[in-house]
Amino acid sequence: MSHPVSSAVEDYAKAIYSLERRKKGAVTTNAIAERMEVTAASASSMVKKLAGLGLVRHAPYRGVELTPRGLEVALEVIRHHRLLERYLAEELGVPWDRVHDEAEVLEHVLSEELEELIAAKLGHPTHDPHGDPIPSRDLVIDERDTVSLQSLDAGSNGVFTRISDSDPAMLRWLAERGIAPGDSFKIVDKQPFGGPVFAQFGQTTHALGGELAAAMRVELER
Amino acid sequence: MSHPVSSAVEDYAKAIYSLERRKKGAVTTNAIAERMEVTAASASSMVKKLAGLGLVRHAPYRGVELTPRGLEVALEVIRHHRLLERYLAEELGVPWDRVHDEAEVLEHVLSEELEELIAAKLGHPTHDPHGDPIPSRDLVIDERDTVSLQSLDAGSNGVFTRISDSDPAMLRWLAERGIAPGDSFKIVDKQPFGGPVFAQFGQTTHALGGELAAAMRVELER
DNA sequence: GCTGAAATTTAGATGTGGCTAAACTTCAGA
DNA sequence: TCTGAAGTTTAGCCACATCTAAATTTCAGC
Repeated sequence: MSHPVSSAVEDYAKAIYSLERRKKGAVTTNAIAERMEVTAASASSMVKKLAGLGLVRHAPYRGVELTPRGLEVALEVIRHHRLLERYLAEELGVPWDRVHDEAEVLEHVLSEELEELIAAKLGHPTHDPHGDPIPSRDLVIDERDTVSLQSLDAGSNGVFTRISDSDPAMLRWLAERGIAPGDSFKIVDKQPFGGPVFAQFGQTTHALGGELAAAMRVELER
Repeated sequence: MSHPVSSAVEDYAKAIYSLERRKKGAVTTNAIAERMEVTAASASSMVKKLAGLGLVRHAPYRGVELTPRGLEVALEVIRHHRLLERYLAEELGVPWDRVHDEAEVLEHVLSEELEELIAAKLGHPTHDPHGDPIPSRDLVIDERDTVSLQSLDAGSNGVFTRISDSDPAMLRWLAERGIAPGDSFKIVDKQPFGGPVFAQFGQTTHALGGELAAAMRVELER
């Protein structure tokens, strides 16, 4: 609803949404700048614009928070992105580690009609190929609590749900070893100081490096 | 190859290509402006930019002509556009008269990988849903000689190949009457002064208004 | 409470692609 | 050949989203 926004504004809304989910409290200009890979000055001026559009509340020098309208913009783009990822992977056979970049540009030009046709064709899926939840048509998203695999101790059981950032190399590495979102695992052993985590998926135990284990989001066995 | 160009530059290249096909000789600034729905001043400055990029040759006050590089840019975009139209119509069931607008924005963000996957999925089609030829991967296009249906006289036979511009209302009107590219017809009668053309498609004779008849491109029976 | 480093914002620039208004070219008709 | 209308280009402006450099604010540590 309301005025259409530019791709840049959509990207900022998406970034702020994602930062709000992780950190608590207001999102800082610096965090946005880092996420968007622009200078802090650029982020600052875009924040001012988003505030002018009513998409964020901005307390100068204090940080930024999405308004309900800003949340809508963010979730709409995220819905586009994740539907597209799912569609590209499923219908066109785009490799798991390539779908993110393709979706990143397509998400901004996807019409509502096409969005709906794609969603219908896929049977209204709830998760993308990375395991991230897809907001529903009315922009409700199922954000389960997940933790980093790295934070678990030996003996824990869980389900690998997604990779928190979209590093193609990590995705490829996991895909090659047959590890995908939804797979259950058990932590067999864990080395201290960022050392590898030994996790058993099915019959096989994999040594997962510190960075990888930090990026892997898991749901604890209830 | 060479530097990537902006969406705007791609659109101008496409427009100039299309204008070159119709009129003979150099393409005028005014024609480009009208086609792009911008002022002549805007077209003029973009022409200067295209010339700087080596995509057109520009004789000031005289007109513009695509260079081989400009032709490549145009054909690449046209390939994207027409593959997308075909894909949207065939795989996603987008209505015939809507595919043009959807493709218009998607064509600029389609990666080469996705283009290839789409082409393969469709079995490397040679024509889009409007009957326009799709340039091959190496940018060869089969531009048959077509004439306007309006230019035919009573008694002529031909095959309807496409609508020269992409007016949704015209496309819808034809679709409703079951007239599609590839259909053969015979001119039964023709009124003078832009009056209707009576064309028989199958068993039915349709009265086609002057504007519509002018937009319908046909191949004459050999 | 002061103070300096870090974070943030402002100032002023750039490049893209539009616009209007004004100047300039071309060319057909008198 | 001259002249005016049509076509084209230039000049100068705007919005967008970025940048660097220079202010400004915040806050932790003394």
